[in-house]
Amino acid sequence: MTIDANLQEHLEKSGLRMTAQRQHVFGVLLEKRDHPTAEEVFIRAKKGMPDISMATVYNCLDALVSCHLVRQVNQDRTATRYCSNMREHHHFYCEECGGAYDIDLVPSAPPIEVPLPAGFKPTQFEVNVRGLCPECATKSRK
Amino acid sequence: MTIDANLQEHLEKSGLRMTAQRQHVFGVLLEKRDHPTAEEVFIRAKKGMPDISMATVYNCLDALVSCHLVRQVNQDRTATRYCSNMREHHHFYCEECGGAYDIDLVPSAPPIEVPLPAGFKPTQFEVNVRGLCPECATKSRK
DNA sequence: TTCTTATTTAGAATAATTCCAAGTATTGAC
DNA sequence: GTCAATACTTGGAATTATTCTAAATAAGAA
Repeated sequence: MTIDANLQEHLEKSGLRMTAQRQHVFGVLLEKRDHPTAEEVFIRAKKGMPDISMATVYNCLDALVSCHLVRQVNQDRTATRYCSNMREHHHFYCEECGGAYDIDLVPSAPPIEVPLPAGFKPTQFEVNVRGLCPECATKSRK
Repeated sequence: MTIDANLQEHLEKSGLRMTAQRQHVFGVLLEKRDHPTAEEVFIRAKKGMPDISMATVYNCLDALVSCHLVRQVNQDRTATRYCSNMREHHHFYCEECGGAYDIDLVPSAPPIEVPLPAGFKPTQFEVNVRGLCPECATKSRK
């Protein structure tokens, strides 16, 4: 299935329309999967679509998030970033440089299990790890 | 050990001073452990300390976070909230009402393990679960 | 004490996000 | 296809959360 057909399908399931802007923003996210902020997405999106507005970027990001093609990634008191890697994975945040890294699941590792009190209906698990990324770990050792 | 002695010890370890404002803000957080925003902490703190300023609340929260007595809790594109429960626990976010709940660890459950690529030095793990809280789950079933 | 440095304060400034109202595009019914 | 209904986009203003600033105050060391 093409990316666009996949996008259309997901949008429709959530009662949303396929638009040129949403296609474009999704394309921008897929092209460089480095957790850009809305601002960064806006800058990149303007290259191929100079008239797109910030409000539309937010709208598109919201649409993509609500149809589960994109995840929001939050760091303490910084702008929300957007992650188009929907394979199940975790995030690593570097406390030194602020970078966010995808941590792929290792198939052999035991699955994450979180026993919840009665009544809670989970839909999504997310694991965040904080610490030093390889670069900053090397630097700080000196 | 008293709460204040504990606070002082933690502050000192991070090279921070013990002040009346920090004591008070910490007290506010301990009193009602419901993940207040900085704004809410400010409102509560003013009751016992009418002259405290918003800037000081942020400063105190930062101090408490950096000496590991308080955790920041992030929800997508909402104000950061503050959690004074430092027992190891997870968070549950209700997608419907936006509420945040502490999920205590169940001793019998297997520990969370996240294999990291070489070089990453983790200091902290955090597990977030999204879904419906008991109340909203009941409502939405109707 | 007295000195040094950290902290507090009010308010201004900035950054991120949302809102608004008008125009435009898309969809479904005919 | 045409038309109506509705969803989407746009620029800019408005709002919200957070940070910055410079002066006053408080804490800890000598």
